[in-house]
Amino acid sequence: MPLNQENQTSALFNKLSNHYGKQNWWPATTKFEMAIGAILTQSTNWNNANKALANLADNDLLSPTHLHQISRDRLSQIIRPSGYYTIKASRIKALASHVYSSYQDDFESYLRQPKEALREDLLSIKGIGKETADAIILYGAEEAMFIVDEYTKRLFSRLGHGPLNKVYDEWQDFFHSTVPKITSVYSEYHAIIVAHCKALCKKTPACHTCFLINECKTGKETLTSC
DNA sequence: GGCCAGGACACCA
DNA sequence: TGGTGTCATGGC
Repeated sequence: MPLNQENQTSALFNKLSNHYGKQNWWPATTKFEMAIGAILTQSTNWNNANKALANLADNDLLSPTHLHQISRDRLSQIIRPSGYYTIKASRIKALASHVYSSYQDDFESYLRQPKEALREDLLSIKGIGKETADAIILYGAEEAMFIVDEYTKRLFSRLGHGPLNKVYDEWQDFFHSTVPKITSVYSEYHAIIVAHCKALCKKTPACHTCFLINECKTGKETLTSC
């Protein structure tokens, strides 16, 4: 008997989860660091973003106050390893100044808004798009908000699931209606999709364009083998 | 030396 | 609404 969409997405999650194990995202010591990391990793390898985060920590800059006060030029040099450093410096300062203006350094209070209001507020900040806002809500505010990235759309499209278009909100609605709204499940699901795609890409470049679970002909570490 | 990475935005048709 | 160019470093 064929599985319905809800069961298919759950089945895929279980399959990936069993294969890759618990991911425990997001790697950060504070929620504010998590949010800054979300900007630094935009279209960037996490390793590079992490170097920029380390530089920020070394300069005691991981607080809204300090990032609000530092000049954009100085900040851009500190986060240089992350790439796109001038535009990211503007985005980080925009977030820090926005939070600082109402909450000073109490970022956790800022995150305690109702999640829909928080999302709308985050999206009003220049440089924070839907994916970054949802990452902050899921991993920072710890509210069940599914993150839709390019990997997710490509993987599910290739498997014949999800909307036929690339509209973010439609994809998010698809996951919200097929995956139980549990923060820990959404957290792991997103992390595991990334882990899966990175693992396939690393071992088998050919899989970079297919991302198929059962059609990875050249990779040794496919889900069909486990 | 080329390709890619845990996006967002401005601009144009 | 959808497609394209731009922003840039570091690892493989």
